[in-house]
Amino acid sequence: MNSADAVEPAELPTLGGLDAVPGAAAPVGKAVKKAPAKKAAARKAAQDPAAELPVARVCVDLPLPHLDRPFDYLVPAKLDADVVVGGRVRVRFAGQLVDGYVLDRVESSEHGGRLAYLERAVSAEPVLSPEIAAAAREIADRCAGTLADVLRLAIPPRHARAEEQPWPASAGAVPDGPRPGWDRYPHGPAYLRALADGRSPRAVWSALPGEDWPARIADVLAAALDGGRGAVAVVPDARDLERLDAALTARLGDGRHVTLSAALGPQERYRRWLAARRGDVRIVAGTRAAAFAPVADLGAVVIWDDGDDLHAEPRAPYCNAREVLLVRAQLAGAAALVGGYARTCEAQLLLATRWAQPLVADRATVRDAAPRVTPLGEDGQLARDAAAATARLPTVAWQAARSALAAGAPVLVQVPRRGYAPSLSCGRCRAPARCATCAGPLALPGGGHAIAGCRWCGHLAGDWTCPSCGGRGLRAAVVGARRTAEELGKAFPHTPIRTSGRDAVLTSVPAEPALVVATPGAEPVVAGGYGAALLLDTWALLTRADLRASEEALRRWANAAALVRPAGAGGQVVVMADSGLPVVQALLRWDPAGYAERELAERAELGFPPAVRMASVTGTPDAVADLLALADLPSGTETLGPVPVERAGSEETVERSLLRVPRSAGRALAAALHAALGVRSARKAPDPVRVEVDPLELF
DNA sequence: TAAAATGCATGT
DNA sequence: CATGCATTTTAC
Repeated sequence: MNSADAVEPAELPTLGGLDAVPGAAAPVGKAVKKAPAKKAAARKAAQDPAAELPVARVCVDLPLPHLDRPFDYLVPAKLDADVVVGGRVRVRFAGQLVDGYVLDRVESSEHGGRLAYLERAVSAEPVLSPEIAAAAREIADRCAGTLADVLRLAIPPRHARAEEQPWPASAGAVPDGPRPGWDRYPHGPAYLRALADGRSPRAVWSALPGEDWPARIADVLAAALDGGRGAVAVVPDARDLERLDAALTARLGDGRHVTLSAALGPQERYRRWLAARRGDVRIVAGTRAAAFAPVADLGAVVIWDDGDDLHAEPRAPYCNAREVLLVRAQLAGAAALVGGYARTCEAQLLLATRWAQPLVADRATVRDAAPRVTPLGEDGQLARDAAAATARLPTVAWQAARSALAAGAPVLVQVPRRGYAPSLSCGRCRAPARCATCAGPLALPGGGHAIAGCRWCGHLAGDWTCPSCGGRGLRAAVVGARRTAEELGKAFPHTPIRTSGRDAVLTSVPAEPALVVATPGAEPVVAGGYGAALLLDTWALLTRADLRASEEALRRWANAAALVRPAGAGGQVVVMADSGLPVVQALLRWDPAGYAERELAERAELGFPPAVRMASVTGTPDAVADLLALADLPSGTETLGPVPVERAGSEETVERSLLRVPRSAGRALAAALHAALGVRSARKAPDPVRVEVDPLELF
């Protein structure tokens, strides 16, 4: 009704007439004000709107939560052809020129006031496809974030040159071949067949130890192509991507896929991204940000090693590549494959809800593929050999390494990275100490000998008693990994030592005797597999004050152990952890699926994610309190904390609250937090609050 | 960085 | 208490 004044077709000729006589500042709608109509106003009014669909609904690229909605603009007739749905535009917003995306073009606006004209069409390239727009909106809603924030992750910066370059014509037919690798999984061939037939099977894949996972993923992507559809695969890091790229080239030939990673320059990155958007290539493999790759006619999404924290986006709204891919699969009706040597609780939940089916091998096949795993508690017998004893190596570990080296194979030594927060465990039985009130992890509040408290709810644990053994003493976990690695050389004097870690990551090592010391995630591959692997200083992993400590330990161990030869070929893994721990048992039996099942059940019982939905609210004490007071939280929301957050190098006090709701209320929780953030941003509240839904770190 | 809304001093 | 000008707020 009142919107009509802006776009009333009857008005168009009048406006058109004005255009011809710029000097004539005639009455235009409400502009019938005072005597001197300004020149600027005349210039504005002198435009006329496009004849068809004159209103553009625009997502303005601003990070303010209270502006997270479309704004309507008139499309000037001159820009009609360039203002396409999904295109980039520039608009005047509160006086400033800002970037935006055209979400839609419509006949009229619901907006009460007058509409401004679009300032400029940046390009006619529809970079925001409807599929990505819908997925991005969904992700924003789940994460209590804004659409603009998500689009900043989803759409790379424009590079005009790249837009002009045509993509070379692709090769001929998709090479079709047998995919025997999947025969080892009873439902593997059926999964591929379904995909090739244009159906959309969803599976959680437990990769066999030693599996050539890049080749298996290439099989899946090829099957999507067979079915005439595109697909996206996401891996944790550049090294994994290199391997997947090679596997895809081997299976599909050149030019049928692209890789996307942060390592590419802006131009090349945008060029490849556009190739996908335009349908010039249908298969995209990449790291985290590629989860948003605008593959046309999406047939399948794949994520490898979804527990890797590299899949978590560190920028607002802190979404995870797995979530992004699964949302896309859901909305686009595409197939999904969540794979890894280990299994996350989130993947287990997909199975529990029947959203996905397990893709696993028989026990016998698993046994044949797995190395022999030997557990060793801390009190394992130290080697008698003086050199080995210096390195604090137990006999079994030392012997396993020796025999592998003697057989001409390299030995993998996994040592955790420095810097895990030491936490508290029972002094007698070493079980992680948990809060009696909320079951959060206990820790010492920095430095002194103060009383232990809960990192989640802040309850003090002065009279703590271990629920499993009745012990009353607490001990801090000892972290000292590097040193062991350095001392290894002394235990094996004539063996070359290679290291692969944060700074210098090796992709592969030659199949010859060597000690390969690597941090988790940086283990080089070796043709034929390692002869042995030693998993050292496991306490540093297991006693981390993190809900996921055990799950993460198993994931890292499995990723290392998967690189070792099968037991039948002499492969041995020695894990320096107590065989009584369920997580060690899971490695011993190579049963990450069983472990995930058990872990998820436990979390359901304790009320932890992913069995429930949690959100963290972090900021200055006042800001956190303000946000929580403003938020209309769903009934039954449990608030834990706030507790102080220790941040190195920062003097100001920062607090964090955790909110817990049943999964069914997850949406409402996110919506409430988003709305509260909006109120604060509209008010220009000075202290920022960070809201994270399902934060990775829960202490 | 443009208009609209609000604040404020000034003169009646 | 209307007026004009400066400042703040809104956001199409």
